[in-house]
Amino acid sequence: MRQPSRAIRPSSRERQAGLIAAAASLFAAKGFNGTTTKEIAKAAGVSEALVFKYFPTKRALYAAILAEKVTVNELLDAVEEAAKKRDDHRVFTMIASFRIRPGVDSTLLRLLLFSALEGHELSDMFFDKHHKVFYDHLAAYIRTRIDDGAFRPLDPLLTARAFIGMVVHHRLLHEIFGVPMHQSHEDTVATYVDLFLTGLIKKSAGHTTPGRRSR
Amino acid sequence: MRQPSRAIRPSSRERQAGLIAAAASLFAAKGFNGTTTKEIAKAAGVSEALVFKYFPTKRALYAAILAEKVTVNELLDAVEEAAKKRDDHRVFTMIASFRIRPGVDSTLLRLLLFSALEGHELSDMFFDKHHKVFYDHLAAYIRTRIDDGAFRPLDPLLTARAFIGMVVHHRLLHEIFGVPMHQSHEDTVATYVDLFLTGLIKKSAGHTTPGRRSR
DNA sequence: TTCGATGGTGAGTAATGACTCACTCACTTT
DNA sequence: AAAGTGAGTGAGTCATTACTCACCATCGAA
Repeated sequence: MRQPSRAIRPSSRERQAGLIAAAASLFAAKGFNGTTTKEIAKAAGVSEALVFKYFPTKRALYAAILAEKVTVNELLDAVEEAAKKRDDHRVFTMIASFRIRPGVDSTLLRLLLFSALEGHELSDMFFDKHHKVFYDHLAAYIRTRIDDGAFRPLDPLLTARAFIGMVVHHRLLHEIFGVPMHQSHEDTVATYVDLFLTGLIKKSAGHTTPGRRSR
Repeated sequence: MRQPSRAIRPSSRERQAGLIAAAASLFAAKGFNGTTTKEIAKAAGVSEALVFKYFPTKRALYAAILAEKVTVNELLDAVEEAAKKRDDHRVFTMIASFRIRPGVDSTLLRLLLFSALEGHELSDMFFDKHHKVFYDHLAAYIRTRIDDGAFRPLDPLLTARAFIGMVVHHRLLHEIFGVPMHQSHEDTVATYVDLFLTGLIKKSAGHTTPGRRSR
């Protein structure tokens, strides 16, 4: 009764993906409780009833979203590469850039926060896949650099978290709280890495920063 | 009909405060949309109707909470003190300790996040009073220390945010995501301050850290 | 042509949500 | 004693919500 037979009918998989996409952006924007199934259906361009054909409950749909959004590993290989060469600046820069890169769905961060705040059961898994990996990897690297004698002997996990913290906080500020950034992403990352590796205090006399930091 | 006349009746003000307290903890736990007025009434030990005698709408109650929770300044004077003496460690430690101190209502952080995520109108004000003050103050201090020639010439605001970021992220991790801390608050703060001021990289030979850091 | 599978819907339903209202206490004030 | 007043409530109202169900449409195979 809608359109006689204009558009081809999407397959089951496509519909499912469409629903997940629509729901994800709504949940990210307004939270689980703030989003109605009617809205989701409308955003996906189907009837509300169909939503329940694909997902038995609203929560199941939410769970499907969280379960789907788990893909990171492309980065970790690249980091491993730099890690082998003991290129500290590169390792830190890559991780920071990845976490900060502007293209990436800000919905992911919102979804993560909402799921944690609202205490969703899958929140932990979501957190593990999206954050824990980062600081676990970084902590491992820091540990080996301490063993190398290149880094000061601080708690590696705490140190890794501190670095990730700077970066994540930066995203939080401007994606959740709407604080404007007054520098480019690259400059921001460069400053963070520099700061973290060499500290704030000026060393006695002369130059300001050792080598690098050209860009 | 409840109790003949056992308990004395609280005054208007007390009731209001009680409702705000009850609602604050519920909103912090489950968000605005996740909390019902019935629950709030029950938590405050009154009928649902009374809630609406004191606050015309649920949102008004929410606004009252956010508007009430704005008190920080006790700290800033103390910081000013240390700032005059150019005691870097102390300035940073005080700010970090304040942000991290365990006693402080974890509801505040949750409330802040919820209000930002859910896009409440008062969220900005809440953010300004609870976070912006910190990094504005810290940025000002950093700027003067750069002018003193004691700190490297990095962007003060970015630098301040980086430091606050480490600390806030730490709270986030264990208050929102339930990550266990494996060190005391004091040690954590000490590590962060040390890290931030002197950096991660070990300076050529000999000792690990210049002076301080005894505790 | 029939048939069954697949993809889809309009019109519900029961529960719950925020919010209202007519009313009652208990305690002054006159 | 009469009247008033502020604190409080039980029992709604009405919209909305998650979810259901009986039914339609299209299509490839038998």
